[in-house]
Amino acid sequence: MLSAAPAKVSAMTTTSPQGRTELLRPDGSPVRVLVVDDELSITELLSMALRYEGWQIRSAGDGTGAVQTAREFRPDAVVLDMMLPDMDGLTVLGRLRRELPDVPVLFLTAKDAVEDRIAGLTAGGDDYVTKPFSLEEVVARLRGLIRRSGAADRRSESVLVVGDLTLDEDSHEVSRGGDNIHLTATEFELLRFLMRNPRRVLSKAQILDRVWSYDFGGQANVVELYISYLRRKIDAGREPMIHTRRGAGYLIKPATS
Amino acid sequence: MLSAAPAKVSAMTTTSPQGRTELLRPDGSPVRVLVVDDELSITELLSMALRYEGWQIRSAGDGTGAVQTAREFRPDAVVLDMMLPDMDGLTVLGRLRRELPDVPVLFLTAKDAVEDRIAGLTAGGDDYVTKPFSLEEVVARLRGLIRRSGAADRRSESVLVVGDLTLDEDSHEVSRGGDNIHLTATEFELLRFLMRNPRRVLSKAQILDRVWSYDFGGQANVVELYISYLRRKIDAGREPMIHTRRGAGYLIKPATS
DNA sequence: TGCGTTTCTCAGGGAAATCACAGGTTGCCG
DNA sequence: CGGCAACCTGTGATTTCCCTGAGAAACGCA
Repeated sequence: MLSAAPAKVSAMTTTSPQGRTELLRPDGSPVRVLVVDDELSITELLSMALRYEGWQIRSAGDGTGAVQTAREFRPDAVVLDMMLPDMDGLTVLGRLRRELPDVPVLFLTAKDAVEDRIAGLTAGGDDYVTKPFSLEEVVARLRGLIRRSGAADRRSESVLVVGDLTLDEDSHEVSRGGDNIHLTATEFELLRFLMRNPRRVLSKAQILDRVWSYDFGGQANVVELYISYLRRKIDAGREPMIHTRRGAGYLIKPATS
Repeated sequence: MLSAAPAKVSAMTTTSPQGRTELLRPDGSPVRVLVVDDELSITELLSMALRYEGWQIRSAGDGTGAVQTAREFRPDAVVLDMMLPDMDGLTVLGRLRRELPDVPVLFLTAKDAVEDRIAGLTAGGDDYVTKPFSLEEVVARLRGLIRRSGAADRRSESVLVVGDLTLDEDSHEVSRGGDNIHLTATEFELLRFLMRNPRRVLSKAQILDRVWSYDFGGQANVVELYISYLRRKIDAGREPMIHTRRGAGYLIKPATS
């Protein structure tokens, strides 16, 4: 769907050999993202996940470094922890904005600080996620920001399609063969992950790492449980699209094949 | 979109991928707005929000800078704080008018300011909002000013329509299926925000940031409360148009789908 | 100033979502 | 074909999120 870009416009999405759809900048170069957090484990985690998206990543551990890196790296988006050691989050934001007036920012905040100093942060089209976050959530939000900022293709749609199954990332609507399907937040994220990797086996560990928060300490069989939920809603009485590869994981693919 | 413009009027709106309608100038370039305020946090907030509308923004912190910037930037509209450090608001206005005789001005005033003087000023087609303002209010007023000044767009754009629900931004009239509905000021702004982003999930944070004043420090559940009020007036006994996406936010869409 | 309207806080109720647990089922291997 | 591991799914406890009534405070208008 997305890969069937019209010829007259320079292609701004491309489909990787594995079937993944990636965002690209107008000139065809990879999207650039700057990650700013003082916890090394977080920047590492994010860098890895975002690189996996095919993006080019730099990271910084404090406000000073963030501004410096932004100046020469000129990212298309920034992931910014609001709690930095050397300066207040809003100060960093201000200095970043002086360097890159139009760059969209995804804020990371502690859950209990949500009310605290979040006010106004989404007003300019920016967005935020609370710690602990899931990687799928961060990636999805970033994709949304980049898409809307115009740094990448305007036509890269917010709708994922696999066979007769569609998932709209803006309206959070899912339908199969025209029938609307209501999903819970977790079901939605799981399905989005599957649909962003069609025909590709995803292990339970991978799924846990991407769809659940990084601090999730529960049983690994939640994945089985949620796959079960999804099947009930999506495959119920139809040709199944979600398949188990015993000992390997799960995959989704169009029913007809 | 642009190429399909009617012959007599050049196209002046375009629809973004998200379904949002943007104002454009007759030649297709973005609308230009100059923001003048001495508080940095205010100019930053406004710049961010107005840029998100797709407009081109410059800002100034005092009257001298305002006049200078206006001279070379030649904005289509000006947002002007009446309390500037270096000169009286009226003086700034006069000098701006010498540069740009026809540019519409949106005044920012403190709530307790002498309203009769402002009222006199707005007789010429200008407008004003009192601090603390909500971003939806500023954006709406600016859109109105720009529309009426003829710098962009045809007149018909002041009515938002979603399904059988209509909202007139000029007369503040709302009706569903022919029935007139009375809304309070806050309800109206909330509904306008929803209707300007149909079929799109808006988080409570986004709604708070846009619809409530920037200094609102209250509980986030006012949003829930006002959604509740809106439902009572708009969805009462009808097919619901306002939907909750648990854990994500709210969205409005035509009843039939 | 007084009264109706609007905005907002607070708190209880209730529904939905998440997840652990455990027993049942399936597929694979020897 | 038996046994084991991997997987599926029903049940229900717990938590989270949302809705809304009641009333206090602020506002606006006469």
